[in-house]
This record gives sequence, C-alpha cells and structure tokens, in this order.
Amino acid sequence: MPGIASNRVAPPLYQRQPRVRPRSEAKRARIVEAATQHFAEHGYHDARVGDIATALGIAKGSIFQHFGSKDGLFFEVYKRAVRSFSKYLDVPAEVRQEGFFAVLRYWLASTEHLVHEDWIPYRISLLGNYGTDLVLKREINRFLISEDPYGTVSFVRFGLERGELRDDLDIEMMVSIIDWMVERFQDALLTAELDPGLFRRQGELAEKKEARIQQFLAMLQRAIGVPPPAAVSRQKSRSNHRR
Amino acid sequence: MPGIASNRVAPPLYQRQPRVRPRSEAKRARIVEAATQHFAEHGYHDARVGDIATALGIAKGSIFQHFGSKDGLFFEVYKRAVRSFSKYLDVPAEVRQEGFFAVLRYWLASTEHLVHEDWIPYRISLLGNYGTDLVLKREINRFLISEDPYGTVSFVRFGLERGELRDDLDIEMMVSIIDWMVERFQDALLTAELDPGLFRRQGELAEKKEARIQQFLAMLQRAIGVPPPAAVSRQKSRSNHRR
DNA sequence: GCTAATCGTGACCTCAAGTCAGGCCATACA
DNA sequence: TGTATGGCCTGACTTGAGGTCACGATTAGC
Repeated sequence: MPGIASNRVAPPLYQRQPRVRPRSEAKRARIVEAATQHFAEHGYHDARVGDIATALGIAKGSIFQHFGSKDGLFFEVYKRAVRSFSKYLDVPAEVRQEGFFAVLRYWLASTEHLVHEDWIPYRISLLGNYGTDLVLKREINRFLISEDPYGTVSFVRFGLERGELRDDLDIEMMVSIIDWMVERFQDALLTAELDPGLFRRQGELAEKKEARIQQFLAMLQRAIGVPPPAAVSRQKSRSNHRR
Repeated sequence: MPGIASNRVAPPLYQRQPRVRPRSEAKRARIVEAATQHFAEHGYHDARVGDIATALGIAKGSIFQHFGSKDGLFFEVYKRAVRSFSKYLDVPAEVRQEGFFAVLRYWLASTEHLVHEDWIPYRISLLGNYGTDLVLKREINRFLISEDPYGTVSFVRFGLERGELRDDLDIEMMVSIIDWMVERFQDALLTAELDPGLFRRQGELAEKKEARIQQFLAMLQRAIGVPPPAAVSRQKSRSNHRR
C-alpha cells in the first residue's frame, strides 16, 4: 500500500523552507472534501478515483500524486471525518456536572439527531471500521489509539476522578469497553437508517430506542460503575467511597 | 455483486430432482477448502482467484461457475469456517453444570489454545467481520442472525432458565451484548498473535490474560447477571467474591 | 451405445488502480 | 523584467484482477 505511510518528501538539503505551499494544501483539502462525498455515497469499493477527479475537474494522476493510493486517500478522509466528531467531554456544562453516566446518556440520546444533521462523517467512520480491509483497519486502529479522537481516555479519567467508576479495573480495559460498546450501540442505532440489515435486529430498536438507552446505560453502570452505596447503611451516598 | 444472493438455479419446473450431483458437490468442497487456505494466508483483497484455481489445477472460470463471484466464494468460505466453531453449550458436562458464567469462562480461557490448534477459521472470521466490505458484511450479518452459529440464543436461554441472568433485560439485547463483547474480547486476544496492532494495546494483554479474563467475566456478570442475594445481611458481599 | 444435459476450459473482455515523461507555472533572484 | 528552478498537473499508458462465454469434454439416463 504505497503512500499511506508518509507522502511527504525528504527534507530540503539546504535552506529553502518549503513555505507551506498554500496552493497544495488547498488542493489537498478540496480533494479530501470531494472524496468524502464519493466514499460516503458509494462505499469504498464502488467509489472511483477517476470519478472524484472528474468531479473536481482535475486529472486522476493528480490525486495519486497527493495521496499515493486510494487507501491513502481514504485514510485522510477517515481521519478528517473522525476528527470532526465531538469529544465525550464536549457537552453543555450542566450535563458534565451531572457526571459520567449523564454525559454518556447525553451522547447516546443525541446520536440520532446528530446523524440526521450530517450523516456523512458517520458513514465514513462506518466504512473505516468495517468496510475496507485489514491492512487499512490496522492503520486506522493505530490512529485511533494515538489520537484518541473521541477523548475516551480523559472521559474515563473524569469518571474515575469523580469516583463514579470502579478503581479496581484496568483503565485500558474500561476505555476499550466504552469504545466498543458505544461504537456498536451507535452503529446499531444508526445503521437502522444508513444500512438496514447491517446489525442485529435493529427493526424494533427504533421504537424502543429510549428504553434501550436506559437499559444500556444501567448495564454499563453496573459493569464499570462504582456499586451503589445502599443496602448496608441507607443514605449518605458518595462521601465514603474508597481510594 | 452477482452471485452472492443466490447461486442456486430456479426450481425445476417438473420432476427432475437435481439429485445432489456428487461430482459437483465434491468439487465445490475442494474449491472452498483451497480458497479458505488462500484467504487466510493473504487476506481478502490479496487473495487471487486465479491462484486458487492454479493451486487446484483447474480453470479460473470453473470457480466463477460454481460461486458466481469472489464475494460469493468468500461467503461460502466464511460460512464453513464459522460453522466449524463449537457452540457455547458444547462444553464438558461438568462445566455446563456449573452454569452460565462458568461456560463463558471455559471458552474465554480456551480461546488461545483453540486458535493455536487451528488458526485458519479464526482468521477467516476476522476477515468477514472487518476485512471485506459493507455489502458482504450485511450478508454475513443476515447469516449470523438466521443461523446463530455460536448458539448464543440458546445459551442465553440456558442462563435465564437457571436464574443466572436478569429477567428485566431484553433477550435480544443480552444476545447482542454477549456476541459483541465476546467477539471483541477474543479478537483482542487473538489478534495479538495474528494481527499485531489491529486492536488496542494488546501488548500487555498477553501477560495479564488470566487477570483480564477474570475482570471481564466479573464485569459481564455485574452487567447482565442476577445481582448477588447478599448485601442485605451485613457485610461485604462483593469484595470476597473475587473468584 | 445414443442423447441431452451439465461441467470445464482458456482465450478474451472490461475496467479501475496506478505510473510517468513531459509541459506548465509560480516564485526567487539578478 | 528576464530567466532559472523546482514543484505541480496532465492524460495517455500499463498492469493486472475479476468476470464472461462459446465450445468441447464428460457424465447420466435410457
């Protein structure tokens, strides 16, 4: 897969700063923009690099010069799409004050709304997660780990600091669990519209969505949340949590 | 994608049972066998239909006659691989007697052993889950739902009947949760060897595997298991539960 | 053995990714 | 302003994989 790793040239031998080359950057951006559209509409395999070039009125070779390969182009498209998403903690202050699980509920509940507003980046992310190939998928995972674009790590720290998450679990594991579960849950909600039949029985999911979100959150809370103080000495909630 | 939907011909108009055609079935099986090998070794995209034909000493066109397309061939390969896996409840009787979570622990613990014994079907399943494209993935999901090849549904029923699983959750949701979580957890264990870098930080996972399995099970038990009866009677029900 | 169907073949087609030699053009400096 | 330099853009070209098809070989049923 040529081009995916690094498509920057070797450093200049003497002075001569390349000087940002505004033309080139602008063009890359235009290409990524158009490619996003095409990938989102046709999927990875059925998107044609030639079509993207035609749509932009440029030569196909030009795209390869900038991105090296179709994979390389898609990788840029994917990164841009994923970076456009909000991070977990980017919520209204009052939601954040309510705590970890309130934040989670906020996002699950607004998923549908967000996707209606702009479905394209979601589709791209779906393609990156399931619709290309293992080599690209590995690259994507490296990216997700190194950039943490959803801010899951700091979100989990937030939950830990507030004493809402168990401290006897690996932080790595909690991050993974959140990423996995939320991703799949959102996929299931979303693909009901974008890709009917992609995940398990989303048919009824649409109706029971509210209930599902509640169930899902309650489950997650039991799984990784601090156990409720109750049962022994009723009252006084959080003051005596260990650590 | 011709061929993936149905590569059986229209039903015969009058009598004339096709009569199983032993030659044809045998050949299909040989092709699937060889294709499995190639897909597992090279991944979906880098596997060449021509190579498979050459390896079998037959014409490429013959493969297309039998399976319609590369996708169609892979789909058969995938189904066979997945069907070769054991179902959840296919465990030694004494494990089964211990109950739902014991069965789960049994499988998680033997994952590594199983994959060493025969890594090929696992690789194929990984390719089907992440490494082809969305159209095929949809087909695969339909298959998984209709066949339930791991027997997750009856496994969950088993847990419910034994009173080990909460009865206030949707059965559909529990099935999905189990499928998702176990799949990802196994992937993380497995790809540490098959595809380093495919999932989050599996580096340390290898060492802490035992501990992770414990953590993971405990988490799942809190999430979907019936709450422990204790807690009313004075002291700590959970801290010495560590299993 | 004869006939009708299926099976198998390999040359052929299509089409999309990817390449590259050459012309274009913007900038840097005289 | 003239000219040299180097990156940018082009589009015709190559490569190679999936997929097709007419025809000959093989088999099953009588």
